Amino acid sequence: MNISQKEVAERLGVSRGTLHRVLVGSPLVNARTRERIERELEEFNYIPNRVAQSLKSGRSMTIGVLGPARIRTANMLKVNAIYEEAAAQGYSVIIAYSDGSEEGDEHGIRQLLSHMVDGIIVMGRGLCHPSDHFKAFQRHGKPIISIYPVYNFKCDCVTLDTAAAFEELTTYLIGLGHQRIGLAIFSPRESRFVQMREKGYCQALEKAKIPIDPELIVCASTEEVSAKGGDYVESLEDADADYAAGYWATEELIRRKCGMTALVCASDDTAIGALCAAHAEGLSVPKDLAVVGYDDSTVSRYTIPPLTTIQQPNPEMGKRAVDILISRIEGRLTKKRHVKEELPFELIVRDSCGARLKSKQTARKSRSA
Amino acid sequence: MNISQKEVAERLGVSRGTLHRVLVGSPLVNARTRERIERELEEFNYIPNRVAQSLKSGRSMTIGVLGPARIRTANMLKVNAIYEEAAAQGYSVIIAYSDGSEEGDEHGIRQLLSHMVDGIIVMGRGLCHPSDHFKAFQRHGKPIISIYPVYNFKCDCVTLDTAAAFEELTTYLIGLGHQRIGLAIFSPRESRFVQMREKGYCQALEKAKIPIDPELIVCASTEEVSAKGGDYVESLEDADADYAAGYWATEELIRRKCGMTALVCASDDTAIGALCAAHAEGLSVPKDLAVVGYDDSTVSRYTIPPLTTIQQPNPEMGKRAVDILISRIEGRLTKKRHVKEELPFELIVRDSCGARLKSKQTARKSRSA
DNA sequence: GTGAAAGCGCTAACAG
DNA sequence: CTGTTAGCGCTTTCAC
Repeated sequence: MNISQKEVAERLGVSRGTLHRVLVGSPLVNARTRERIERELEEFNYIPNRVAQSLKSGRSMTIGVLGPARIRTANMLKVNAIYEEAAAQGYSVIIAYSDGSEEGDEHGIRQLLSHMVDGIIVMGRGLCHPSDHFKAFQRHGKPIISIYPVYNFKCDCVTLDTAAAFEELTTYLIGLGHQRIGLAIFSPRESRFVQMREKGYCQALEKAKIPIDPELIVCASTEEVSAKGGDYVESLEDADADYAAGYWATEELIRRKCGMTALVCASDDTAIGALCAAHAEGLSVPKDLAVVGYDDSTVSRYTIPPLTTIQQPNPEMGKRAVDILISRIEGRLTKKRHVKEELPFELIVRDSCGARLKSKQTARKSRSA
Repeated sequence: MNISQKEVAERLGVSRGTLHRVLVGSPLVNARTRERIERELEEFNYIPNRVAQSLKSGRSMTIGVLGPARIRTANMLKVNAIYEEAAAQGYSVIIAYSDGSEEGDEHGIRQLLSHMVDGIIVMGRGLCHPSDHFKAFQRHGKPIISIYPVYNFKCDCVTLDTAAAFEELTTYLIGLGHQRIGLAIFSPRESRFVQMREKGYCQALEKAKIPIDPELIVCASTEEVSAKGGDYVESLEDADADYAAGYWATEELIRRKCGMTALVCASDDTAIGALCAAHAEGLSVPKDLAVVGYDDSTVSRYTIPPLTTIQQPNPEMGKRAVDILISRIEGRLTKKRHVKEELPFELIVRDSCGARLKSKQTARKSRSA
């Protein structure tokens, strides 16, 4: 074990109280004593034991990330930002995954509670169907913040307006002259994440007075994709799901021969699957088919062709979530009403719609409450 | 705060000792008392406080991941597996990042020590230039395991034989008739990770009696890639580095006009950059240029064309690292000699070399010590 | 200014 | 079989 405060105090010939005051920078200590202690302290390489601190203070300076069973670049970018911001503010991060099921959530939250985390950031879809365990956590007086929109649960929230983003993507395609625009999404369709995408897509069409044709919408389900198999869809592990779904949905849309000239994909990863399928079906992107994605995926500028997409400020989202959470933890944010912060997104135009502009065409949307 | 053992005991009208014995399943308790306690316990939703347990026992049932400043899919797959296996064995995971610098390592290790972690998994390049902080950690009697090969530091280690993998990739290309094979790697060239790649590449050439031509090797440095700029290399953030380096290196190799017909890339992400560059330079893959990658990147089967690559068993690596680490922690692994476990890799043949085989051609290599 | 001591929640050793 | 108690390392109150 590490050397303890007590032992250091003994070796230094001072009381634990005095040593402690030096360590926390209290002014109530003789200047000469302080100086001597600070000088000699170096030798010991003393590391304060946070576990004991936590037990004493009831606060662990630790935040929990309950999150993402699904492995995606966007999540990774958020987790990294969460760690960095937490570290900058003196907090540690402990992770717990949940598949979003009742049991998964319960297990994750119990684990985090047992570590006395001061608050948690929910990254997954958990809060879509919030179990009582989240409420129980809040009843302990500890804050929860979600990085996705939350509808039937009260907590702080950092999101972006997915529907608006998909409306913008679709409107962009309409502006390029497309009328038969496909939508490749994947199950579960009841998920808000999927519904927001479909909603934005439909809104854009409605505003442009283009009829919504169900033939142009494919929602790939895990079962269908698995059953389909095929060259690229070898497995539908979590990590593959987006790609495989995009591949399968696009293949299906092309085979329907419904005159589709453009395709809105649920994510960049989905779009990558779409590009692959289009290629396999002998379609050239963007000549025969315009494709847009959605995310801040780093690959998206190295696909063939590079993807037009919406940039999600993933690191910003992680950072803001930590900021707000810690504000709550430290009582700096006392207002009763929960924070709903919507971050801006940006349309990044690259080559996948055949309309490469030299300067980025940007559109910002920001709202806070 | 959570309800404590003490409070539960009081409300149940038993002593803390008895309650504790029930909780840990000790036989030294009256059957009827036990039954009553177990029944009534449900009501309280009691969650044992690990913080207090840790303080008492000197063990926190927590493992630290000191890891990867560089955001890559492969790392994410490992972290996920680490979490899952740790959870399965009753351990929690706390993360700390380090950029691999002396200060970064020190900060990360101190943070983990302050949380009394029972051991750490090093994922980054930290142990390439091991700072004393790692040794100090070991001196506390706590084990370290690395997921990358470690050369000048003694600890357990789960790796795969990168040099052998690159030799195999190169040999595969030679077998297809290629003689002018390029190598796209990136700085720092002194890094073992890079050296192993170059070594494997050279070994294959030597065995085939093909001269090694420095013209065919490009090691992209951050400075060069940044200076170059260009359409795709907008920034060289960590997340982009592999792609950008691959793009830049390939562009450079093509412009050298040295008769290159095949290209070995440092990673799948590098290969994606290479595919993009080849496309931009008007080369068709695999007709004009065969490309191979290295990793277990999920995208690699959705690139155009799908990549021939080496599959790293990332989840396996994470899982084994946890297994070995916990064995050490729990004293089940007492042998003095450090474990060097080499996991098997597999050549996955897809379309990027023009030699698609219907059945996977596999090559396994495994060694343990 | 400094030291002594109580107690956070838990476990384990010991006394009854 | 059950209850009591000391102490893990720290912070904080209170007494000197």
